[in-house]
Amino acid sequence: MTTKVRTRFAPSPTGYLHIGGARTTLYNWLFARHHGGEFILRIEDTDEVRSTPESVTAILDSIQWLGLDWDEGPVDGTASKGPRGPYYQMQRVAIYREHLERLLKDGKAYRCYCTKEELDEMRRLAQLEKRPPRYDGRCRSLTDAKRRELEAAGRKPSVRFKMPTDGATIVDDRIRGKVSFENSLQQDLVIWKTTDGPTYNFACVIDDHLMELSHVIRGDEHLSNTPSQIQIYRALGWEPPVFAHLSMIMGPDGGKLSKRHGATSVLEYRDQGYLPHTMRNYLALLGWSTPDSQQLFTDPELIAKFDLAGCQKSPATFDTVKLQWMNGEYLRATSLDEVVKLAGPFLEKAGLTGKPGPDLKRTIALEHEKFKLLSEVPELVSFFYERPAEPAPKAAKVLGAPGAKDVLLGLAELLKNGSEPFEDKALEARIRAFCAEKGLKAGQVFHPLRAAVSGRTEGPTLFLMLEVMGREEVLARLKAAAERLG
RNA sequence: GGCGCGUUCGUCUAGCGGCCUAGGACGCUGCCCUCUCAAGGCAGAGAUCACGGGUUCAAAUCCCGUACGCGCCA
Repeated sequence: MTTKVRTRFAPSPTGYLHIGGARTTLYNWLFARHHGGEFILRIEDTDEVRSTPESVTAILDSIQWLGLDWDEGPVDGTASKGPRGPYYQMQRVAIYREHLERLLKDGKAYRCYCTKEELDEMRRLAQLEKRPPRYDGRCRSLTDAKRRELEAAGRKPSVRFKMPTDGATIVDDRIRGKVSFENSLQQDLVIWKTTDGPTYNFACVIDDHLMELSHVIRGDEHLSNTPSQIQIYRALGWEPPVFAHLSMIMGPDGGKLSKRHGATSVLEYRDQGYLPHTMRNYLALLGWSTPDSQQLFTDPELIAKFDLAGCQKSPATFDTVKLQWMNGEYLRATSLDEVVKLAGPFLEKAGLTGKPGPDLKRTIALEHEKFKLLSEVPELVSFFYERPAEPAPKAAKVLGAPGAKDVLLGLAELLKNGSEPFEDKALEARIRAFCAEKGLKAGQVFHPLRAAVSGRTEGPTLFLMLEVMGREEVLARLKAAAERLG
């Protein structure tokens, strides 16, 4: 077995790339990279009503943001690159039709003239008689005369694939093992619609074969369709690829992950300030693991260690809390310069970029160890750039303590001298001396000082914060706070 | 309704017949560090392995049912 590993992700551009799709993309990508193979992207846009160019863009943007590159596939909304293209299904309809004709000619598919009403009736009766509601194959053996008659009556046919009526089709799934389906229980699948186009299951088979995919790694929801697809491969004289069906991703309530549970679109995670690396690592672990339960992976590690054997059969619940923890881990591991750069758009959005005040790099440095999301950054550093109009409730309480006003005035007096260095260590020494001199405990001074200067009870380490803020601003805020106390 | 898949701490999971008095991670609790909040360090609580039958000297691990959840077809 020396066939080259080729995997794909084949989204329908009918919305954003959601978390489940992102994970499928990641697994396909990891598997291809692990084996030194190729990863292909294909756009399944045969649903003309629901497919939109905006969705194509959103999906490509999402995959790019995740840091997953494809070797063949679309380059923009319409064009593709790669030797097995085009990679937009709507541009491949002639290919599908060609194969349809072949099946028809070989007697492996047939035209079905049943109307929607007739099919509904068939289903109703079956249900009434407690039989499985499936197509009964009545058009399988129409005579030419009958066919001409129906067509003369204006009936537009669909085309159905002739499923074998006995035996079983085995799906040898790399994750779930051998799964057997009775052929007699499968129905003759529609492969060509009355509206003159291929159905999903038909186009998919043809593309996966012509694009020379070695492995089809996709969501669990496709497992039930796989026996039909395997039969189509055989009818066309092709060898099916290796299949691997991934378990689904659930919401916290056990239902399918949906908007109700929060963000489902990959781009929303980007906009909340998650790092692509976090998403790769977290999503990798949602349904896959190594025997030692390793949690944090570099990208090369992920590629080196990823395998289908480590994939979970049971569904996994998406856990935002763990995602956030992981993002915090990676944010801390990111250089300050990089974090400042990444926080840029968030600061911009909060209107903090142009404001006078300390260098952003210095203020962000004070909080770098703390935040889990880039979107938290503006809130954490904003008080450096905007004097708090009112202290936060907790801070107000601290400032309201007896003697607080005197402490503030005393500090203002102490820090007034411009010849003393306004620097972390020196400030700490002087203020501690001030405490001793006044017979106050450190906390009685530190807490009001923090509250007066920042308007908050939590924040950066005190003296470094003062240094970064600068003497003038600190004094102004001390005075303002003291005045506010009346 | 039929078919298929699944079921180990709250969550992600390790486990593939004896090493399991079920391991790790997130979260949670407590302690330490400490000028606050985090981060970090340490300790701890937390799973009768869905349930019921088998097989076996021995089962979370194999087999059969049941329940529940999910998917596909309609």
